[in-house]
Amino acid sequence: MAVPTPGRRVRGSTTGRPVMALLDLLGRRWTLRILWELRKETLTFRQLQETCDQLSPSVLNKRLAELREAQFVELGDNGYRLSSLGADLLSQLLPLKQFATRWATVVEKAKT
Amino acid sequence: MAVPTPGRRVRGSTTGRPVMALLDLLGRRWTLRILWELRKETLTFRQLQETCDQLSPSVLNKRLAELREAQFVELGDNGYRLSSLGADLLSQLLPLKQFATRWATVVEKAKT
DNA sequence: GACTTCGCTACGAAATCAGTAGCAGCAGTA
DNA sequence: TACTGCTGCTACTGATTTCGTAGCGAAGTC
Repeated sequence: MAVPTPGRRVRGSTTGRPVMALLDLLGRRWTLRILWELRKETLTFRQLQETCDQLSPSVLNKRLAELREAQFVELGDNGYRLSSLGADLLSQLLPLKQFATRWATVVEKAKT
Repeated sequence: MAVPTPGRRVRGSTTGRPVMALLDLLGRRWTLRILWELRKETLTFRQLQETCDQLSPSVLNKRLAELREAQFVELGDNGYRLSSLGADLLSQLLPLKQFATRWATVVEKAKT
């Protein structure tokens, strides 16, 4: 499966609208998680594996290749880190943590 | 695979931290897209299929079941719609559209 | 040489997704 | 009654993706 890129035909959209490409890319397993784990610090390949619950290296490598092609992540001397573009994206996603805790209370409440 | 729920053990996290459950749920194929398509209007099952590029009914049904269990989506008389919680989540994701266009320009620029 | 750590690859098994066909329920219409 | 058309949804098969494990080549350290 090709890496979603704005302007290219994308899974789930024949228009290549950038937001569809983005949703496709972010909707692949582990992608959001990998970006999330890189939000604070540079991590090596193996450190990323650990923080992502021993994710298979094959999948991790695939996701990292996609994220690098999308220019969200880059490989430096000390490991993988967010690019400035990736950091921008993450800053948009950070509020999800707050939302998630709110979600937790709502779901917990509904259980009883 | 169990539906990610805050507090429950989740794929990729043994802690059940809400944000990990959320990233797991949103990282499943078509989940983000489905939420996105529901951002403005109520859509029937078949309308959702169409807008999601003829997504298989089996997968769509699975995703909808997960989103309903997570209380992000509900089924009314006129079709599927976001719950208030789901609308909150979407409001956090809407800026992604703007980011995506910015992303498109950066990637386009890098190509040349 | 021996040891460690690095990013990464190969490969078979398991899980997920895709694609098509079709069912049961209900509303309207003759 | 019976037909038409819509609804949400299920069953089944084959393609794709992910998982899990083992291990490679390069680089650094002793």
